[in-house]
Amino acid sequence: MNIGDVAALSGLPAKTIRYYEDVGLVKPLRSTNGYRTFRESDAHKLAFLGRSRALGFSIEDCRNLLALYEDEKRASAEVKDIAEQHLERIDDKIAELKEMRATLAHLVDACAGDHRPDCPILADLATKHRGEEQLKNTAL
Amino acid sequence: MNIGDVAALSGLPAKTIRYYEDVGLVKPLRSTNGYRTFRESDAHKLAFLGRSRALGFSIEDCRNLLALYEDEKRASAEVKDIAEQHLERIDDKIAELKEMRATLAHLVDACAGDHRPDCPILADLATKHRGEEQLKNTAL
DNA sequence: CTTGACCTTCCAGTTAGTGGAAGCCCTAGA
DNA sequence: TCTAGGGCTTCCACTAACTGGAAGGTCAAG
Repeated sequence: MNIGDVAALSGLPAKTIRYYEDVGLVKPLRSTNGYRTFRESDAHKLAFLGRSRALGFSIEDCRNLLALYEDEKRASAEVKDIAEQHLERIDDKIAELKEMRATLAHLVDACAGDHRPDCPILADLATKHRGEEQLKNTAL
Repeated sequence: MNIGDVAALSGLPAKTIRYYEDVGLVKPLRSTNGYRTFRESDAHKLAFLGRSRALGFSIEDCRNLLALYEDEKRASAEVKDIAEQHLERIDDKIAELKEMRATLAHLVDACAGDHRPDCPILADLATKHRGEEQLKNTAL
C-alpha cells in the first residue's frame, strides 16, 4: 500500500502519516522508487493512532499505548493508568473552560451590544479583581 | 518603571511582557541605558492583557479588545461580538472534551487494571467504530 | 510524449510563550 | 576601588502536532 491508500483507510492525512513516521510511530518499508510501502499492520497501527488521537491522547501517550498494545505480556493496569491520567487532564481542562465560560457568559449578558461605547466587558477587563493584588511587600 | 516592576504589578512574567512588545501589544519607551521604561498606561494595558488572556482570548482577540478599549467611539456591539465568538469556541471545546471524557470514562471503568493483559481500552482503540468506514468507492 | 495524479524531501509557519546563554548596567558593601 | 549580586538586554532554540507549499521524481493512461 502507498501512503494514499493508508490515508484513505485510516482517515488520516498523508502529511500526518509522514509526520508519524518522522516521530517513529510507524516504520513503513520503502519500495525501490522511494515510495513508502505500508503493510496491513502499519495500516492497523495508523487506525489505532487515529482513534487514540481522537480521544485526545498526546503523541507520547499514543506511543506508550501502542507499545502496550503490541506487548502480549502487558498489564492492563498500565493502560488504565495512562487513560486515567488523561481523564484527569480532561477534567481539569473542562473545569477551566467552564469557569471561563461562566465569567464570559455573565459579561456578554450584561453588554448591550449596541452602537454606544459603554461596555461591561471592557470595564471588567480593565478592573483589578479580588485576589489579584500583586506582590505586597512581605518584609517591613 | 522597569520591566520587573510591571511584571510584579501585572502578574505577568517579564518574558511574556517582552513577547507582548514583540508582537506589538505594548510599546514601552526606552531609557538611555536601553532598559524598557513602562508608563502607568503600559502597566494598565498589561493588566488588561493578563485578564483577557486569563479568559482565554487569543492574542489577536486581545489586540482587538485593547484597540476597542482605547477607542472612545467604539460600539459595544463590536466588543460583544468578539466575546460571543469566543464563548462559542469555548462551548465547542467543552462539548468536544465532554465527549472524549464520556468515552474514556466508560473505557476506564470497564478495564480491570490488574496484571492481566486483557484490556477493553486497547480493544476499543484497535477496533473500527460505527461511521468510521473510509472512502467507499463512490463510482462503479 | 505528454498530462495528471501520486509520491518524495525540505523549509516555514502556526500559538503563546519558555529556557538559556552571553553580556551590559547599576548599586551596595568590603 | 573593586567586586558581587541582581536586573536588564538580545538572540536562538524549543515546545505540540501538525499543515502548507515549493521543487522535483514516478507512473499509468491516452
